[in-house]
Amino acid sequence: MKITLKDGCVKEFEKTLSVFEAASTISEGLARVALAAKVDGELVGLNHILDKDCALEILTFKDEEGQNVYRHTAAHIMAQAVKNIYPTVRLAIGPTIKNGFYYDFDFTSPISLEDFDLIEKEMQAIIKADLPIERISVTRKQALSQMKGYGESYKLEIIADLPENENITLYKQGNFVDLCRGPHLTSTGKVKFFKLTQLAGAYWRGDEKNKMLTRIYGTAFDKKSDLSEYIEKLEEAKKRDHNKLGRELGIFMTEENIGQGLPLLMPKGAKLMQILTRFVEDEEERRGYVLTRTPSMAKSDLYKISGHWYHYRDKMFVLENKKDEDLLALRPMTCPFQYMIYKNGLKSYRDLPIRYGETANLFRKEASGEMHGLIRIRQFTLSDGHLIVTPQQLEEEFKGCLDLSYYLLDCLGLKDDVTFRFSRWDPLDTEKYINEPKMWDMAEGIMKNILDHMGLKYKEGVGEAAFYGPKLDIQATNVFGKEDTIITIQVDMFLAEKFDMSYVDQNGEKKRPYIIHRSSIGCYERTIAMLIEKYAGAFPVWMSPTQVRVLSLTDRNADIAKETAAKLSRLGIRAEVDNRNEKIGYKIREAQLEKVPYMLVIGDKEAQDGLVAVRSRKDGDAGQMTLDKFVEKIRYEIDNFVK
RNA sequence: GCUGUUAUGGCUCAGUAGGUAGAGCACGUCCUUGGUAAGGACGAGGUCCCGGGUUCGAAUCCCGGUAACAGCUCCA
Repeated sequence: MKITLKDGCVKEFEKTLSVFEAASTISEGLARVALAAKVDGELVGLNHILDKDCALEILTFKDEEGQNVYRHTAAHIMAQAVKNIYPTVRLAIGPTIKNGFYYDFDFTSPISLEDFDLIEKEMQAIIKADLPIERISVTRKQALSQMKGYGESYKLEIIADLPENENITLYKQGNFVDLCRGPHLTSTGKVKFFKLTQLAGAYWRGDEKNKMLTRIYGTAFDKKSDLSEYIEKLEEAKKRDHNKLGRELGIFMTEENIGQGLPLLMPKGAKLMQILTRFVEDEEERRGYVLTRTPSMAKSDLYKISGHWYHYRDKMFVLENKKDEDLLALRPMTCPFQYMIYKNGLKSYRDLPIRYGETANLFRKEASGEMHGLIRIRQFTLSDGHLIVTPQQLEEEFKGCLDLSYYLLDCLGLKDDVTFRFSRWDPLDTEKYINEPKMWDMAEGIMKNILDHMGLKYKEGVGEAAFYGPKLDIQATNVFGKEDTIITIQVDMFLAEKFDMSYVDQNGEKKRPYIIHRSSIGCYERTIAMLIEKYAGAFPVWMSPTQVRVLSLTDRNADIAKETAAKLSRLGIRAEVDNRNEKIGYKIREAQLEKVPYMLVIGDKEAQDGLVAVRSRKDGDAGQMTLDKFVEKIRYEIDNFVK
């Protein structure tokens, strides 16, 4: 029997042997760290018997799949522990996720975080007992009767959904048996270090109509240091949480009388928004966009044309009205408003492409539990826009949109933190999507072509499209690892039709234009959230609400400090002065905590020599220089978007 | 919307078997004029989230809201 190893080397064996034995013959060291393997690309456990020629790859904790097997076993150990402590609990599912695992339980009475201690102790005991983990292949009937015997109703549902002819496997460790595809480690003692991290609710099968189960999250590592490092990293990441830091730094706040999902941007946050808005609008103008300014509300008639009224009315703020008055609603999007501007007057192919941009206030009645800091809110500011193009222009204009977003992300320093998702419709979801498969195929085909032409790396998201068309979503992840769309570029085949938009072509015929819905930098609030987390509040100089703070050393230097700040302001640098009667160390500490990029200290020495003592928040004391020299230095950073 | 946790001066938090509360920071006044991350003294500041109920008495116990946080679901 020939076994080809991952590195291409071939080993011959006379008899069949287990993966573990094969690993041992390769090296003892490898056998010690082996967790699972891939045989001809198929994931198997170490007890898997090799009985024919094959390609073998041994997986360790260094491999993502190795980690998954390890953590999946940890999940089973947790389920066993929970079942030992609470015998009436019913098991749902327990997969691995990025950096850990979870298991969903149906408890007869609720548990709390305080129960974690008990569960962890029981898990320790199971690990110490080093129970062998046995893989049992059974028929569907056997699986059903066994799970029925255990009263595991959720497992019965899972089995019922498995394909008729598929082999069903159970995994057994001690008194605990779970339905599972596997593979697993060979015994419970192989799991070394673990920790339960979170307790949360989750719907059975992710459907809100189903019962809410209790989900316990945990993670496991093969080295203690890696586990503590991971926990530490989580803690560190949480310190960057925009929702905490943004409030601490005075960027935004919320107030219960104002309402949920309605954050208030405080002076610093508002300044930041203004800086970003100007930056984006100016860049768009350079790229041929024209600005529109359209109302924040409209009659329901408008949303009826677009179809939003029927798809999303319950998510709209509809204004109460008296009889005989028009039914008004706050707008959840800008599209139809800009379409109406397009429709004002006849358009020729010579007019296209038209690129409309607008910094738009939008309103969406998100459900109460969905709000999150500045990331999900009920009133937000979108760098919105629509391009009306001919079919020939579609590809280039789409590229242009992506290029613009990419450029802006680059300037913001977020370019390397995003991923792309091609969001497609789900033909089975006729409720959400306009059910015209031909149009969808066409739109998605066009878009896929464009994406592939550009050589863009993306993943596909079925059922992630807008109801009227496919999207290219630019995704970013927050400090908790949760992914959100920050920017979206969409090809729309339907709305031009619904709004009867047209242009006159070379032959004098009326034609339907394509529409690109796009955001250049996304929703400003969300972008600000990402920036806070990216920079832990220490924004690059060009976007810092305050770029320079001038600190007087004594009252004698107050006037010149004030004058220096004024001079900087006149040069377009955002400067302020701190002339309080405090020691210089105190003023510096405060400026540092507020993450002001530059501090200029002015004492008698500087006043006499006509200099400023520069301190950067990053590198500390930078010595004395003339104000002109400093301006040159900071200008360079501002103009080049230095991070 | 669902599950869980939480709500005490501006902020971060402590506290009370049910008898109306405390620290640090911040703030104000005064002293101090100090050279690169906290100088000192004194002072003011609280409907203990809101509304009901139980009680002689509720910030504390019970019920109902509101808001914040984490997760689920949703996200044009």
